[in-house]
Amino acid sequence: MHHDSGTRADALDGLDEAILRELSMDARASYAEIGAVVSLSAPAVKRRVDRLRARGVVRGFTVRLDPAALGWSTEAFIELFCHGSTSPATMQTAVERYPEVVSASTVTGDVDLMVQVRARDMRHLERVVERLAAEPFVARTRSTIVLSALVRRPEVPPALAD
Amino acid sequence: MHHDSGTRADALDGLDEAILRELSMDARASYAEIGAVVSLSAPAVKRRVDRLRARGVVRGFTVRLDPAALGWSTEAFIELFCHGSTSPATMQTAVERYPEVVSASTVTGDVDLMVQVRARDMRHLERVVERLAAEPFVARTRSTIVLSALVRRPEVPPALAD
DNA sequence: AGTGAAAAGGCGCACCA
DNA sequence: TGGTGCGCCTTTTCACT
Repeated sequence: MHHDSGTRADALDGLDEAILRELSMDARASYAEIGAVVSLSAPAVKRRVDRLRARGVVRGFTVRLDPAALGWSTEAFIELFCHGSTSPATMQTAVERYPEVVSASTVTGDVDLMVQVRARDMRHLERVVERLAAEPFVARTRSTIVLSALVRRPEVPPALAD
Repeated sequence: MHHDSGTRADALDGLDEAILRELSMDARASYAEIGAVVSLSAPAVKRRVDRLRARGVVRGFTVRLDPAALGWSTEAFIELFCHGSTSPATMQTAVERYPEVVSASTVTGDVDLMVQVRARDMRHLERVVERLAAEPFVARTRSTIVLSALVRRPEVPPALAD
């Protein structure tokens, strides 16, 4: 068995990529509209999307919101230095309870956990930092405040742009 | 003019928040389905969504993809130390040409630009770092590789969770 | 601002190439 | 795998509240 076609994710073809590109721009586009762009009939598009969902490539569909318009104007990176024996699972359960946390990743280097948060204002951010610093496994924190967001394409697929 | 209802973004009410919560979970949900949850008729839901789009709160709808399933398994934070006189505009135009860049922000502290990138593998990541380091305005870079993504809710609205 | 009904159009399935 | 046809549901508009 040289190739693992079927269960595993073989590279998607140009049609799949084109469909994902359309969905990334407007996830509420009708299958007919997408089909018109990628030269496919609506049912054919739907079947490919269903297949992509089943394969796990497509995890779902979301709305793109403007955080500032919702009153969340403050953003920061909080680096967490943790006690040596802290497991990723411990970090995860602790950190995912914060609605302010946008992303959290264990990283290489002297920092153990890189946490990205969004808060309503500086006062709110300060409280979040204090709460994170008070977590039992946290030894020290280092905060870096975002001045301006130059680029932001979070859920956008990099594979569709090069 | 005491209140600025209409053009400006007054705080959204509970109904708007409930609708956005539904859309954040499934942006392809029908207006009827959303209406069933928030106790509203389909046309009423549509009008509120249209209003939220017009207000700029809703910027659009996207697909949530699994980067790993697309073959983008390597992630990193690249901190850029720039020459003193570099404007944010210069940084932005340079950095947004990279399809690998997920986000880029000017930040406080000794680092000038915090860049988050996604690459296919380490070799690819290395090339991106080298290209960024070769940008004329970049003095030095510091890379931090993501070991595991503990939390990831990029376009998800924090306002709907607390 | 929300409801309800009617027209237009998209969806989803079965079937064919 | 992709295309077609048809029943059904959704979207969309309009008059009414």
